[in-house]
Amino acid sequence: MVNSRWTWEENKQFEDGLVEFAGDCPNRWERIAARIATKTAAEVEQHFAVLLDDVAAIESGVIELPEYDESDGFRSPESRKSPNRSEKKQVAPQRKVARPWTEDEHRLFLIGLEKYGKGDWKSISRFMVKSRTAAQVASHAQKYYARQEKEEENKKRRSIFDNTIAETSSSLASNLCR
DNA sequence: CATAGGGTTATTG
DNA sequence: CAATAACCCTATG
Repeated sequence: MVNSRWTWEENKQFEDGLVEFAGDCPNRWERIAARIATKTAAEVEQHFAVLLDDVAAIESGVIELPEYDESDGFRSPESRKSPNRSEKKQVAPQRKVARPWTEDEHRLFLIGLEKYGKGDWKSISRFMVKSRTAAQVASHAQKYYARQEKEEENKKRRSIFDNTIAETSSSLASNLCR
């Protein structure tokens, strides 16, 4: 092994690979490793084993994610609004204030996806991302997949606006002198 | 100061 | 229930 350290970028590619090539995918580690220039299939497989160990540790309660205080989950209209303005639509200030996902939560989410499959938000919430409800997990998944699709599109579809001056002028030149 | 991103809530299958 | 749409707040350029 040349370098056993995993950078943030490598980890991200690894996690994306886990999702793209599902658990029963043949040659899984090879294919994931193909996406990570600096890692071999063996290293990927080993990295996954470590991940499972972490999961075991989390599940046995060694690591505890902070459980969010839900009592403070509601927005107070006074908290940030200028008291000056006359009331316009004081409809339902009952919406919960958004709590951004932490990196750890997201990691657990990906592992849960791995273990219970896309769609079983209930199990993922109950056994992996205990700090989030099933609805929150589903919502997170929705955004997660939407974003992935968007990135995929950006890679695939090229607009003419992506052309650089260099490319444009060179092809222009070759087209002009037929 | 508009808007993309990322959350929650409502609606639908 | 899950999937999807609508909605909404906030960070950011």
